[in-house]
Amino acid sequence: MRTASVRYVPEHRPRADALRNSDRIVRAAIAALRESGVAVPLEEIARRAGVGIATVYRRFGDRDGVIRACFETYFAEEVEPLALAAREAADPLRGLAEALGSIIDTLAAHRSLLTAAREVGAFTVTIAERFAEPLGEVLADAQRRGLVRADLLVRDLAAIVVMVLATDYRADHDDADQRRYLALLLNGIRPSADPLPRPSTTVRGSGQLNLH
Amino acid sequence: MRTASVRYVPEHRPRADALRNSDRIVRAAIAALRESGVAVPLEEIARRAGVGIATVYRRFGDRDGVIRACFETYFAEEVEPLALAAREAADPLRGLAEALGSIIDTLAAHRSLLTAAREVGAFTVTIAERFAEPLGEVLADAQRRGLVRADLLVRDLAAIVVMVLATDYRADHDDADQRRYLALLLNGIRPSADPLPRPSTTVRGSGQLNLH
DNA sequence: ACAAAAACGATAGCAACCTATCGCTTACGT
DNA sequence: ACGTAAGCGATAGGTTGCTATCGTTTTTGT
Repeated sequence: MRTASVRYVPEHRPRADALRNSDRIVRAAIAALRESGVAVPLEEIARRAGVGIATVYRRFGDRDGVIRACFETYFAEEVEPLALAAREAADPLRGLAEALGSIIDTLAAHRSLLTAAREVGAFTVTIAERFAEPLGEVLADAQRRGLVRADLLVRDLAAIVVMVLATDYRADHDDADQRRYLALLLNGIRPSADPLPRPSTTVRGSGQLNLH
Repeated sequence: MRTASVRYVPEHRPRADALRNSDRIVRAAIAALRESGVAVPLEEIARRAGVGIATVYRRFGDRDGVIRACFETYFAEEVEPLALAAREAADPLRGLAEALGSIIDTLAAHRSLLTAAREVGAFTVTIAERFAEPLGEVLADAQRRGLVRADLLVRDLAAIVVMVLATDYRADHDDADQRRYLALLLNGIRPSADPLPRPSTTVRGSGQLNLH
């Protein structure tokens, strides 16, 4: 129930200070994850951001929400540009291979953030697919030239990143496995007689994150 | 300081009731994970096992230890036999493909346990490698016949299982992706001119679990 | 059968996560 | 410039995971 004189505002843009705080919290959380590990308390993140802990929960719901936002921000700022760079390469297959390699390298270098993202289910094929979109035209180019099997999708490139990094789950080795298994998968995307089984029919956007 | 008359027992075999309780706890935990999900409280596991919660901590150290023991038990009892069955197949490549497929299927069917194992870092290439050992002779046979690239290792077969299941991280789709990416990887293990980069030089046993 | 030692259940206490509330402050539209 | 409402910090209280302690029960070897 509301008075007639009050303008009804069904959806309203957040205030400037709310946006500023969200951004501060995400930056602080990324730094805190890096420096204090995945188990860093939210209180420390709030302190670093210069806000009260209640504000953290108010903006992001819970700890998982904070981590999701961190991962989304990092992905958009650091990973997507690497996908865009693939278009510069002369050979499209080389472009794809180098883009995938550099994306895997940067993700592996942000170990805590990646681990935290996995824990909250933010590092999925479906989510990675969104940021791999720029690889679409390079992939199409490679397919046109017969360098890559025709039934490969952008989603599969995202899956390659997820799969390779899955071998890196614990810190007990260097990144040799990543190079090895990326090579194995790149060997697998070459043209082949028998087609791949169909991918899952995931609804677009089902893995969506809300970033403030 | 101890009296001279007391026999010194530097390492001593656990008592029968301790062993019994460990086993009960693991069984109860596997059932509880299945029926109540990954977030099931340790109190519920203790209650199901008919022991006090202190005993759970005493036997396994912490929650992660319980989950590690569950996963190890499950792996030894359900997964390793599937690797052994690969030797029955007439065609070694078919045997490998079917073993990997069935291993992936059973792991995917135990979603909660797999998720929990991932959370505590118990589902790694190094650990899976231990149970994939029986695939070694089938792999060697396939290589002798030139069906599979010569530089493939048993460790790589374990990595294939880990990688394929990494695409299944959230429950928002059926197992179509698993079949697709297993096919992609099987396509990648065919003989090839350029060799794979060396694998990581993980020390044997570094991913060890202690099961009671 | 019996004594020592190992294991046990119960419980108390601590830390982190999360929800909810409350009075104060800041941004924003008029 | 000013009133309103959105946002804020602080804080209290509940839940869970985990550690530590203590008196009691069970196993085990002789």
